[in-house]
Amino acid sequence: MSVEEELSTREKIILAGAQIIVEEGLRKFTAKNIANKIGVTDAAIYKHFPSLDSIIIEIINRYISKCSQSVDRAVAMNLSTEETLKQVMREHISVLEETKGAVPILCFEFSRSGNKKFFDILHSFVDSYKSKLSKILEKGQQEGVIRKDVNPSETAMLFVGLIQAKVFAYVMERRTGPIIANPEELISELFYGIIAR
Amino acid sequence: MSVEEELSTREKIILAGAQIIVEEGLRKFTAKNIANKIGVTDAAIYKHFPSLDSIIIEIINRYISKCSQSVDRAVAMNLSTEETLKQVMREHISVLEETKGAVPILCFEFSRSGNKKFFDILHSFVDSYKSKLSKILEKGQQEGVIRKDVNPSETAMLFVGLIQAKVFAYVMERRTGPIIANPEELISELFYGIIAR
DNA sequence: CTTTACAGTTAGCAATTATTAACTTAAAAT
DNA sequence: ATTTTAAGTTAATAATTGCTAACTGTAAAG
Repeated sequence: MSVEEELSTREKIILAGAQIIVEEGLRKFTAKNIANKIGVTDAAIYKHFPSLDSIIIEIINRYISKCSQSVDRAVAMNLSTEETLKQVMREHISVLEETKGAVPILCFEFSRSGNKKFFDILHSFVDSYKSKLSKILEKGQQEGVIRKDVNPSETAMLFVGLIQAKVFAYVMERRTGPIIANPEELISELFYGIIAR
Repeated sequence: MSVEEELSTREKIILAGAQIIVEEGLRKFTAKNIANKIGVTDAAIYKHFPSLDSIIIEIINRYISKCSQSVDRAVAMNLSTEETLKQVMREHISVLEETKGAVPILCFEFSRSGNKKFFDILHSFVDSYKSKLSKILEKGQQEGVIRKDVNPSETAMLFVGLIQAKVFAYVMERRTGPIIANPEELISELFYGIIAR
């Protein structure tokens, strides 16, 4: 509760591990690198986790669940369909800032890692996310708010994907501070396009 | 020229290496994995490249240069500003399909790899891409075709971002076939938004 | 006061990695 | 016909990896 101290080592492992995956990639996710980052030896890691994989499982579950809730929170606000969708984006962006872009990166890394356990967790997250968002989009289409010619399921994925792309831009330009400087601009572009009316 | 045979081993190394990075991630990019894929031993790799890093450099340069040219090709067609921008997206999508999504994934991997040489190549690519596209967008704003309240540089990155988002969905859902099933739908979403008019 | 459990250490193992060296072989160049 | 070269092999290297075992100190529980 003071400036920074007194996170348990277990907690530090998870945070350091996630940071390594996000900032340096899976290849640098090693017991030694994690241990160095928190000031212990690599063997100490195994006092808190049975394996490196189990750390990954914990990281995925923890970050993914933050993201899962974002759609539910937006829906719970009982807004118009258009505002609900905008709110989904806002919630998303706020999770993104909070987790420093971890979720899309974790998804992307582990969807290709060949580890079935990781993939299954991620896949079921993406599936449920997509179906929730698709339903909102379909409702919007019935109400005439959303263009009838957009594919709800594809567009749902576009919501997550766009955010991942923002992380890429952020990293590539070595920016600091918030990943998405102007959330409303991004939302507006996605919703109304870039063409003047 | 026949069905498939007679690529040089050097060429096979580059193709297999890129495929591994794209489909399985940097962690699996090892001499042994590449060698297995093309039916030689790991030591044979070093007859063609001095190091694994040099393979990566070649992969990045090769795929990135294909992508760099896409804006130039679109500009060379001398279309209206709006059509030029749409054509940029089309060119982009066609490079994407041709390279099986490699560029965005390579960018994703190497933007975080911590290797300065890799990062620099990518950075200068993104920089030049962004400035070319920004200029077109600014021209569009002066002509009143593009919304004045969008940031040209951010929007340039949105062009890449949308495509990355599609690759993200493609990978996450382990799809096969074209990455972007309906290019004109995506282009239309970017230009006119998802909201009905 | 002693015991126990926890959280760390050092040391080490077996596997894997990037890379090199020494050898083979077949084809091209002389 | 011989030499050279290219492109492969096997075998070895040093470093790094995930993980375990055996040890140490400290603080709470009895």
